[in-house]
Amino acid sequence: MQKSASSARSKKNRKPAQDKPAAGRPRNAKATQAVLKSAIELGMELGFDALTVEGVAARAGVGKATIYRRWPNVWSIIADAVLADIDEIAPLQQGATARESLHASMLLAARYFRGRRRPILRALIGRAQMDETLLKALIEQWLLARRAVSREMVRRGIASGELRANLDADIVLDALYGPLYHRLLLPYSGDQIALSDSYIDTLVATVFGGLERK
Amino acid sequence: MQKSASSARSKKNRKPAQDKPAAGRPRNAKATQAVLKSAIELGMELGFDALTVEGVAARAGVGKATIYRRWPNVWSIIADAVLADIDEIAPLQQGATARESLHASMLLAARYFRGRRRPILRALIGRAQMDETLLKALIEQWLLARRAVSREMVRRGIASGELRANLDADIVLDALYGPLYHRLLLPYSGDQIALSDSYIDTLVATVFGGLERK
Amino acid sequence: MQKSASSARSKKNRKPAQDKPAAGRPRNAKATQAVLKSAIELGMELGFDALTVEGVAARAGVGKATIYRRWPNVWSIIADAVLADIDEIAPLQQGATARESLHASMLLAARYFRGRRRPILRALIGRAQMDETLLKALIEQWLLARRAVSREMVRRGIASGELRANLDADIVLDALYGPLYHRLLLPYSGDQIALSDSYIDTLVATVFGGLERK
Amino acid sequence: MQKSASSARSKKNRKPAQDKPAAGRPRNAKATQAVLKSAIELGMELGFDALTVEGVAARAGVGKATIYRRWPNVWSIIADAVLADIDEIAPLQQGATARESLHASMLLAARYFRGRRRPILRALIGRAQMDETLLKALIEQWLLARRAVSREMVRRGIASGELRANLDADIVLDALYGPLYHRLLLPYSGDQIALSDSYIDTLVATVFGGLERK
DNA sequence: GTATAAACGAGACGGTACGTCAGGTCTTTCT
DNA sequence: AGAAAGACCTGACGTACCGTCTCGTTTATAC
Repeated sequence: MQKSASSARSKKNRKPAQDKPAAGRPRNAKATQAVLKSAIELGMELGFDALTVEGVAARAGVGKATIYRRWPNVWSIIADAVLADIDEIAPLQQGATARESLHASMLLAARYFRGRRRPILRALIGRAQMDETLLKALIEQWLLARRAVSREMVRRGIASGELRANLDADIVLDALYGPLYHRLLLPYSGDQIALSDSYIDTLVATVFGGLERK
Repeated sequence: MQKSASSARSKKNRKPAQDKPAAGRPRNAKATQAVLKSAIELGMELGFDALTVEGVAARAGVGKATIYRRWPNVWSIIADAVLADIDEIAPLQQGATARESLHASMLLAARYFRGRRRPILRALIGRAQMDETLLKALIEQWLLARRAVSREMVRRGIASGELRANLDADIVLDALYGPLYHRLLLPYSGDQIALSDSYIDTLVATVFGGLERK
Repeated sequence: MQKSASSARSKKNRKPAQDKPAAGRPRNAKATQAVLKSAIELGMELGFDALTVEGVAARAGVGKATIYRRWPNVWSIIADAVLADIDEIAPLQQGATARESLHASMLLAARYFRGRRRPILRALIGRAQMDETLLKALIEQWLLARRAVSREMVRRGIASGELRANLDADIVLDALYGPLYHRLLLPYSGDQIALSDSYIDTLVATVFGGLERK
Repeated sequence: MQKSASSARSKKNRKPAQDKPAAGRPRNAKATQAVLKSAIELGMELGFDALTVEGVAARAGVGKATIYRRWPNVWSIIADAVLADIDEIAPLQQGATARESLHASMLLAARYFRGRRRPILRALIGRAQMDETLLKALIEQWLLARRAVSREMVRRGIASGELRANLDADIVLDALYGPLYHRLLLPYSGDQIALSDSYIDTLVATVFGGLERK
């Protein structure tokens, strides 16, 4: 992680300006990592609603001020921890056709959505509903970063004649990814079947093929 | 509202048993209504993350115990308040065809999603990501209640030959409604255009028509 | 108990006026007794600082209003319960001389002070330090009632020539009984020896014998 | 006050160990003093039964936690406040004879008992009847501290031949001080005459002079 | 090599809200 | 009309965290 993942963090940070190494004792990278790790662990263990700055500080063996020096609240810690390895988690795939690219990318996303980190992502999106700063960070650093690439897939599919010409790329992506978020956040049919590989297969086939009888 | 909307509430409630009027002073319906109203108002004014039992009690002119006697926490108040008038908000529409029924229903849902109550619904779904009881209530009383009817629309469309025979009703509905929840919770393109009537129109046309060139 | 022991109670009580049997359902004497008993029991079991109207009502199987109809607060229940059998507990004794009378009476008082009801009496006098009404009841119904008789003992001792002529009866009684209350309320030397019969014997001998060498 | 007056307090206190300055921000002595002062003031104004931690905190301009960090309950604040200046209030006097020493000491004690702080002392002894910890603190830090010195006065009186040889010092002191506590806690004859200087004079004369005719 | 500067762990600070309990009152139904 | 039941509003309890603020100490650059 080169730059801060959460924009919320930036205000607290000193400006490194022109590589000037800044006077005084430098921040302890070990402490930073310990906080990120502890926050995720505590959230997973106790539930993210039970997450407190005090608890994270204690688990990380760090003073509260050390946390507040870096982040304005617990949720920006979580945001940082998650969005740090943003590219490694569910990376977008490029295939021969738009359908193949999107299908492969969606399979990876679904695996992430039903995997170990599922509670973190749910909590983060959930919390973002009451936290504009967090919402902004999620949209910009997670969603729009992926959209930029995905939209290109759709556009290439249109250009190549694979897809219908009058499609709105965002609506296409909404139709494909919307169901994933829907099932992530409102898992109405029991978690086991939801977001399985075959669910994605059927979903892609359905959306690409349309609903009406030909 | 005949019965309690939130299942979270049920534990607290005395059982009315067999129409036996229960000993002691009956609960004050006025107080109940004042709390529901105050909770929604305070949430809208201060933000739902700033909602406190104490604040709601004060605004409603009610003791805290009166609230705790009915609900286990603030969120179940909100859940009750919202899910009470569940049928009035965005009621499902029946048209001549499945497409017309779903289209009309989605337009109403989208209007609700972008309307005055939008912050309430967002907060409720958001909070549900860290509150299993609330999630269960939302799924059962909101989502599945609607799904039962919507699935029937799809099935009738299949039976009448309007829709393709091998469709999974839930996947169809995910493809249609998923985008709405997606845009509600992760409004990536500015709120103004999102969930507009024309967005729904295009979405319905896209999903019903499929993506691939015929 | 014919008459109300605690004056605190009198305000709440209906006036029987002229033996008129009062309209409506008569008060349940069983309930009254159950409350008195329960209050004492609960005080002894949990400590008198943990005594609550609610607890007493529950233990007595009685509604709170039934208690408030009779007493203004928990302490007046205790006062009533204790002062009811005031004459039976540590009754004053009449002997041949003032010394014998007082000695015998003090022995009984000391036994009461170190007996089973010791915590009740301590709590009552303790509470009276912050409750003027209770203090007044204790002084009038307990202390002054005894003083009237005790003073007469001293006076007879003076009249008979047994005691010095210039004594103030109250000061004599203070010198005799003061130590008992002192040890009851500030038991500084461990409870075992304090207020024993031999303590009383020595105390009486000391005070009566005078301190200075003849 | 070098050491904590109330033993109740000791558990909460961090051990200063061997002059080790203890990690973290040190406790604010100003806050401590403000609390002690406010507690006494509020008790005097509203009555000590109306004393609450919340009220004291508010008056002292202090958070509740700041109080609970130092004392376990309101009464230990009062105990600390009173027992702090224990030696200044009613100090024991040394005279030429035992009688003079005790007489002078009792006059000071009586003045204290009927003075401005009278309600505090009454409340404290009263509360101690239902609070073992407080009782222990009062006995050890107030009563026994004084007794140690007073007993020596009596012993010297016996050694010098001023007093009879077979006297029990504690019983002598009970006979002298018992009446003071009796009148403090059960002021049966109106507060005006009680504990006046002339009451003490007569009391001392009576007890010292003996009661029976020579 | 000695300032100066900032970060560090610790923990106290003034607050807010929690969820509970009890106070004393009021409102039911039943006796 | 009294009684048991239990809801009502009020207000305090003791706890947990908030975000800020000293402490004394450590670890850097700058003089």
